[in-house]
Amino acid sequence: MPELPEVETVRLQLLHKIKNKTITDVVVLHQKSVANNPAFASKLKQKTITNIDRVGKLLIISFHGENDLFLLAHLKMTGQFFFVGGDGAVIGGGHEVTAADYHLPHRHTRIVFHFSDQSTLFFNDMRLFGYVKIATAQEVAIARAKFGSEPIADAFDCTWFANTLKAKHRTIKALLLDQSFIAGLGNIYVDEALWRANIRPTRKSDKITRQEAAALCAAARNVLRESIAVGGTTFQHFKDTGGKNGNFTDHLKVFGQHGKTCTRCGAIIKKIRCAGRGTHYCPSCQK
DNA sequence: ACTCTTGTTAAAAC
DNA sequence: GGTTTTAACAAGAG
Repeated sequence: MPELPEVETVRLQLLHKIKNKTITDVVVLHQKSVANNPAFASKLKQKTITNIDRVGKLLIISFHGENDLFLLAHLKMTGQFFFVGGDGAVIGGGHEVTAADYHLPHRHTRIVFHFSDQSTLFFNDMRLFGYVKIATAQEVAIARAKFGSEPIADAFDCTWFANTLKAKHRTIKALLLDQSFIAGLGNIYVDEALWRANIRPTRKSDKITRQEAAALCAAARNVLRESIAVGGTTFQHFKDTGGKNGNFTDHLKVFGQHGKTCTRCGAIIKKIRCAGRGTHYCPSCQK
């Protein structure tokens, strides 16, 4: 389940691997993955990638000399970008692992981008919810406007955050999952942030004290930053652009830990359904 | 055969 | 209108 740290991991790797590269050919293996745009491939040929930006879990790719042509890419639940260098190596520099070892393209490969230096970028997506679609500048602006601010931003306003919690009447978990409120948290990091802040996911947001809100604000920021620093979390499907797992999985305190003991108080971690999602928390130290 | 998994959107219900 | 619930999407794991 790619959330902000996983998408940021992919963004940083793609910047390193495909920035300034020119697309020579695009093969679309599944039309739905490109929003059923029959002109997808032809519009991208001979375009050079200049930047890869991110807002929330959405990637925004821009091109040299093009001010009205962008790509919006969303991994949703099972989307992956996989890069193979011009020498056929996954890691590059004559590494012994090659594309053949990963059997690419495989049955879940939906789009293949070929670059002028013979390198290749694969977009794999088992469940077909993800997409890579062409967008105009206006469409990019509309997409950006749908996201709230990100907890990892230096300018994130914790006072505004606390005030908004007081003004809403939803469970804190539902609110934290709402991308138009704050961007980037998904099921894993919401549970982790709430554990860090000692807050139960089912609490109504207006009942959360200002002190708790401040702790939650810091917890959300810290858990995202710590995960980015180690390449994100692989729980089920996430792989980075070289096919590797994220390393934050070992740091999870509650997500997927039901039945195990809480590392803070020793109680047994519970799993319930909250905001329509599997939700993990410690019934003893989360109030 | 059946349930469960999730990011996002949309629709229906309160 | 705000909010909650449910369905939909899709494919696989158990």
